[in-house]
Amino acid sequence: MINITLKDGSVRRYEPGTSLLEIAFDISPRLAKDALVARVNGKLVDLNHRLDEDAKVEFLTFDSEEGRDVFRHSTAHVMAQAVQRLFPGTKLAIGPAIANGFYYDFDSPQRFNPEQLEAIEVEMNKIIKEDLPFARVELSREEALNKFRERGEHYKVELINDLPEDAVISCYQQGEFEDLCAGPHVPSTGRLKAVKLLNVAGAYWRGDERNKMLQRIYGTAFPKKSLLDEHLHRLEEARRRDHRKLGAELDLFSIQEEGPGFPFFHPKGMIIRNELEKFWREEHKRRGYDEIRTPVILSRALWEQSGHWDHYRENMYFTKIDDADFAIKPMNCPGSILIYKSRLHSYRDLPIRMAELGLVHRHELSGVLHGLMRVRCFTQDDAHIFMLPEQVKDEIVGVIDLVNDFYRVFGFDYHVELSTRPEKAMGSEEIWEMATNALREAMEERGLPYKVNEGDGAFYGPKIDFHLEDCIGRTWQCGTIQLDFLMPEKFDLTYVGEDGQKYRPVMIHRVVFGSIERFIGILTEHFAGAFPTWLAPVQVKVLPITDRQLDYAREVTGILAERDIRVELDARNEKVNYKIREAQGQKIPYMLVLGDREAAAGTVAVRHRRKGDLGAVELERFIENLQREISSKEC
RNA sequence: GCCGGCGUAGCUCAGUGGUAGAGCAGCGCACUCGUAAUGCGCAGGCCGUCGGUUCAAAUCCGACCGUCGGCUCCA
Repeated sequence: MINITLKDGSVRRYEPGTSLLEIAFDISPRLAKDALVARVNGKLVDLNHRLDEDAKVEFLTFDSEEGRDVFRHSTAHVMAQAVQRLFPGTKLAIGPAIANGFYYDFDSPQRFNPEQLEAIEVEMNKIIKEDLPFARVELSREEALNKFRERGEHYKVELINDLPEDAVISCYQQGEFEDLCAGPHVPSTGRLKAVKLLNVAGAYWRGDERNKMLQRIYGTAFPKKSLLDEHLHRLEEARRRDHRKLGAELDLFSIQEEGPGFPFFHPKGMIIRNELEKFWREEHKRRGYDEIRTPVILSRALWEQSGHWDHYRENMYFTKIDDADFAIKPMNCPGSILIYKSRLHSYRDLPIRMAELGLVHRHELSGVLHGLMRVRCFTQDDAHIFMLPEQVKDEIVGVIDLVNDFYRVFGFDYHVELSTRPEKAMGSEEIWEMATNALREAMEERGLPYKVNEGDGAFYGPKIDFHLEDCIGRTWQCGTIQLDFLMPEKFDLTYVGEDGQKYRPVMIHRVVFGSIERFIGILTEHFAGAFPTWLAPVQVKVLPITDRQLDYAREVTGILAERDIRVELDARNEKVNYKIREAQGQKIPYMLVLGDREAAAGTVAVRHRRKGDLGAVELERFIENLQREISSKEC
């Protein structure tokens, strides 16, 4: 007999050779039905696996991340099977589970479009009905290579060749279909219930644009139809929060054919921008930053000196003035550096923190443009900190705290990534090593958890990135801190030390919002357009019930405007219901309904966009509360 | 840039080879109304652009532009 220790610590005894599925059934038939995969001594294993020795076993269902991934990975296999049934000769690349579903990359002469997706979905449902067991087969490298070579599955052959020497090579079979796969999988195709194929997209083999473009089909899967419907409904809801849709509805900004990737800010969008900038200026002044502004067009020679010409040219726009070559700035740093160099600096002056709301232009590929999130011109809330080497860590910690304080005001969750030396980098390995360690130490001092992206740094230095989420869970880089030992070298920056000698300062590039445009996009989706009152383009809408109250309504509107409250009067000859509906649609925080009673008593009937009717109060009282809410930046 | 989808009125969409349609928004008139849509009327379109097929093109074909979802890149 073997001893099986379960998650709760209890021990059960079974014959050697008992399968995990049998054990699950023995514990409860319900568990056998819900379990998708098991963790045996810390490793994920198929439920069809038989145990010969004592083991610690945990059964995983769709409620766990691992369970979901296995479920969806198995669904990807079924999709591949369906595709090969319908379109013989289709070659398979890779097909993993992803955050909310799965994909599989195919190489096929057949162009997949929505019509084919439907057919594939129908075939997948057939395979699920057939309830084919997933069988694991382990085989030698030779056997595996021969098998996939024979079938012409050259992507699989490439994958096998890249597996480490000691890897166990396994295949999974369901019915006539077989795929190279480490597993594990659900016991049989019948476990997969509700499947939906979502879209097709091109994707390069191994993500490298020099390789062939494959067709990637995305889908999602759930163990119950109701869960699938719920998920699709959530996606639908999320689209309602899309900043591009809300931007048009709330009249914040537009993007026109005449300027692809170059957003137009409308009056209401400008109010949000200006409020953000006001907040930004206050906070930066408090923290010892000086504000500067540098030109948008600067000589090409400057960009050659900075290294942008060599490393960033394909993203830049160029122009000519009187036969001399100029570039439109893609970054603000060279401008800042010129200001630093305009006079001599003492070690006593450092750190110098020069902040700039700088408009930069970058040539982004047409296919990546996305509302305000990815554009071709944007305003970075940039700053360059010039400092002594021994000030580096404190300055980085200072920026980390600044970013955290900012994001907290908006109630954002974020995650942090550290990017290290890229292939196309300037400077020696040692300098990079030093810079990267400084960033690490600062994050560790603040106990900030982070993920490492090897090779993702800027060409002049490693960086810490702060990522925020949009309405459908895509993450966007906003804040970033980049350490730079190289620009000071290239531009021969110096300060005079205690001993009268010249020394080299260190430089930090950093942004907090990242790009004001992207940040407004994120804000819009985060609040679903219902901006906190301090940011709301219109804070109060005055709604007289009939034109008898127009004079009083004008008076109230005037008083509010005088007190610096952004107020609009809806003087149209419409029913109050209609006016409320419209103001709600515009997500205006407060509506003041004014009828004969209010006009007589000198009060206002307050309606809040979320809390509804709050009853009548003295106008002065309302203003006090509103001003308190605005100045505290309440969310 | 690459792969696939889409492009008709300000917005949302119908129209698949034979004289361009609806709802909402806009404008006019009436209603004077108490917390999410009052009624009637009027106007509004080189059917993304250019070229081709056809007696005839919003509709079929091609190119380009824009846009959406990805890939790649990045704030």
